[in-house]
Amino acid sequence: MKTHTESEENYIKALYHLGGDQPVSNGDLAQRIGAKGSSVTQAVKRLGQKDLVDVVPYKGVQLTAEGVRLAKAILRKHRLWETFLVDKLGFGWEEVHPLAEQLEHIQSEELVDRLFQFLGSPKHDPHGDPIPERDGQMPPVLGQPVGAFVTGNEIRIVRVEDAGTEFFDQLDTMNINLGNTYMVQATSAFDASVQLSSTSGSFWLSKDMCANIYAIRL
Amino acid sequence: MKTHTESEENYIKALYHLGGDQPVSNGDLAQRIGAKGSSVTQAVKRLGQKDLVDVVPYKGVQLTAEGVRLAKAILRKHRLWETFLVDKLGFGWEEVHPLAEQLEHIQSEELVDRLFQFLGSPKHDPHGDPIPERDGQMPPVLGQPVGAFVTGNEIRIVRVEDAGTEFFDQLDTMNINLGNTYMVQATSAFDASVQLSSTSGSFWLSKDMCANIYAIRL
DNA sequence: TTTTTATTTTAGGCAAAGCTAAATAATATT
DNA sequence: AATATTATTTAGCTTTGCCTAAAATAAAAA
Ligand SMILES: [Mn+2]
Ligand SMILES: [Mn+2]
Ligand SMILES: [Mn+2]
Ligand SMILES: [Mn+2]
Repeated sequence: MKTHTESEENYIKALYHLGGDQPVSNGDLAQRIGAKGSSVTQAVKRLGQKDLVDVVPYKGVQLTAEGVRLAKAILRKHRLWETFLVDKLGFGWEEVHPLAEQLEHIQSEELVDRLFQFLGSPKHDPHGDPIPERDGQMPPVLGQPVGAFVTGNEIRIVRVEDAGTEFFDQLDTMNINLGNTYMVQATSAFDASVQLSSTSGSFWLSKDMCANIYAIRL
Repeated sequence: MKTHTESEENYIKALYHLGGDQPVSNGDLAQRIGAKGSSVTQAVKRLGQKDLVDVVPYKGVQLTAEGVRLAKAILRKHRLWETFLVDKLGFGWEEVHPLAEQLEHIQSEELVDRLFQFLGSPKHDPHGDPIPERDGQMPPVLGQPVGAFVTGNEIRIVRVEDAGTEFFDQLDTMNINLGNTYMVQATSAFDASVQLSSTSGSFWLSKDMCANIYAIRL
């Protein structure tokens, strides 16, 4: 359980996000990290020497088992901290991600365990994303896009994609939150928008909004 | 309010610890940081270019007003996090310092403010050290060493020095905690130890223990 | 199957932050 | 006042992590 730099951990996380345990191209990784390809070539070479990834030049980079383990551990911390920030400190769900990017690099197994307990052993973070367990197991990824339901379905919002500030602003102004339940009133054959209704009235959700909001059928 | 590296912040903190706003020698700083003098010479040169310190070669390094401001901000974070770890997560007061060393570098004014509120606007950390206010004001440094009291005084423990693991272990085995109250039963003219009594009995505190435990008279 | 284009790697630089060894300045001792 | 000792700085080297420009490789188009 040696210790890694913040940069290393960010590469591991990016690789997991992009490909899980599958190979990822230099270009995709560079884009995600926000660095030039040449920097990425060097970085993954370093990770390779630590056996966190397998590198095949010109072909791609792939997390090793140990790399995947580490990625999940970081993701666990990220999502636990997001949960803390929202549930305990009252941050809005749209503002916690950058903070969690910092907090996810704090090194202490004990801290993670205690935080987990303090938060009531949560399975999902404030956006509905699954929080990896201590042993690396992943709780289910909940829900289907709102566009996947049909008229008459009763649904509950269980997850939202991190689709940027404007998306979260839109959720806010439309008063849409995790846990809200709606009835699917209609679906537009023209623009793939969906009409939802609740006790407080009804409204239309654009195709783009639908694609980033996930729900389960009740 | 630009952003600083972890190393820079550690130098600032060390300078504040060693000299406050007074000059500090290269050697002392090197010792505190745990680096060689030559590394320190370079580091403070960098800090000087950012106007966080004034450097007089061969003479010493001194925090600027901005440097002091930053030092206090970091100390505030350090002590708030320690309070969080003990009060909310149930860590022992002897184990939180290294964790706070990491957490103190998280950058977010908002997080600090919310944490402060969440903790009930504390004035002192779990060791009784004052937590700098938002504006840099310092709450009082509480108490006098236990050796300073005389027979018959009723006292309350309000602060302990960070004197290492063994010291904290000793406090634990003797069941001494912040807030405990005692009567000074006797003071030894031979070895400067002090006899304290409470409802649960009486015991002798060595000179070295006394020097690191601070109390107020009731 | 060439040729062109896009992707990736190499080569060479730079800044931060550490190190060792050598030079220099400041103190202390005779 | 001259010398020896200690403290500090300089010089030169290392690793991490980023960059640009050029070379090499792979993929796509002709
Ligand atoms: Mn996030
Ligand atoms: Mn990160
Ligand atoms: Mn501390
Ligand atoms: Mn620190």
